[in-house]
Amino acid sequence: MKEEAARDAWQRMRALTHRPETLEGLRDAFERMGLTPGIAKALMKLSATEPTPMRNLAATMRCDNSYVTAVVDALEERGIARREAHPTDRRIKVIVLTDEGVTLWAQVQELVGTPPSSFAALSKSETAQLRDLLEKLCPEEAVPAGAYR
Amino acid sequence: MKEEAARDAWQRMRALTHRPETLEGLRDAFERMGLTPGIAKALMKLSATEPTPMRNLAATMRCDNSYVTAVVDALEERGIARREAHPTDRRIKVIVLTDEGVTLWAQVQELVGTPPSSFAALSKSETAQLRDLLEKLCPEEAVPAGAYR
DNA sequence: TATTGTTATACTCTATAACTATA
DNA sequence: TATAGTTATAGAGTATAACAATA
Repeated sequence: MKEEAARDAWQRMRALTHRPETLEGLRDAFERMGLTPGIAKALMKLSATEPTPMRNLAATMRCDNSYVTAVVDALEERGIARREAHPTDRRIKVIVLTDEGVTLWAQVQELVGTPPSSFAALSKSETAQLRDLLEKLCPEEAVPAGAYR
Repeated sequence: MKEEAARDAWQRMRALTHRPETLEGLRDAFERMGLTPGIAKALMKLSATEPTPMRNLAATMRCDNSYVTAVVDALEERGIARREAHPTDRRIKVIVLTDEGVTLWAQVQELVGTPPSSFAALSKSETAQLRDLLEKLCPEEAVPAGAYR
């Protein structure tokens, strides 16, 4: 039955992406880069090129504005980003990544984008098949910049 | 290239399982069942039939024993589980689900096992294909009872 | 002496409410 | 009056350290 296959697939997908090893490996890598999980998470939600209004980061992170204040404070202390004035609306502050921030951003994206070693179990054509199926399940526009945690 | 397809597949898989809608839908459902996220998470890690030593729950949840004490206190207050003595080792306390706990456990398993609506985009054979590929990526023994959060 | 669980305590994450500046 | 961000504060979640009972 289709329903049953879908449930099985979904559960394995969840198991794979939620594996403690995966999560802990990520956390350890962040630690080696000098990033706390909170900072790394925020960094993943930012664009490396587009200045992001604080408000937008709050929406993406699904948290309160007041928390974004604390997060951006940490980002600035760490030298990853800085606040800048919005060109037309002086109420708004935008977050801009520093050069170091851009470098770290790329490292983090690389890290979270790397599939677990069990992908070696798939042949080239199986991997392509899997990608095609997942593309149907999750079309391009639906992929957020960083889907961590 | 295989590497590239694997990265793409992995990123979509992560996007799918980490979607805010998915997570929030789950959280809301738990709330309707009168469960806090912490309680629901612990419940998912327990067996509906096997008494679980507190120590084991700590290992599964990857947290400290002292936190398990607090979690099981909450489980007991909510009438979901109770502590019982271990038959042979009197240092150990085991966690046993109550009848209500077993009912809730089944509801939670049903909930987290339900795939998102985008699975409707796959045909019956595509769904079976996906399941087979994921089975290679994540063999049976590797699937934990509850892979939430 | 080592292990299981508990207590007391403290730290991190995140939200709410009140406030300031700007629109 | 409504919106963006900040401050102060409080709550949840989780850890560390010291401890009691048992092995």
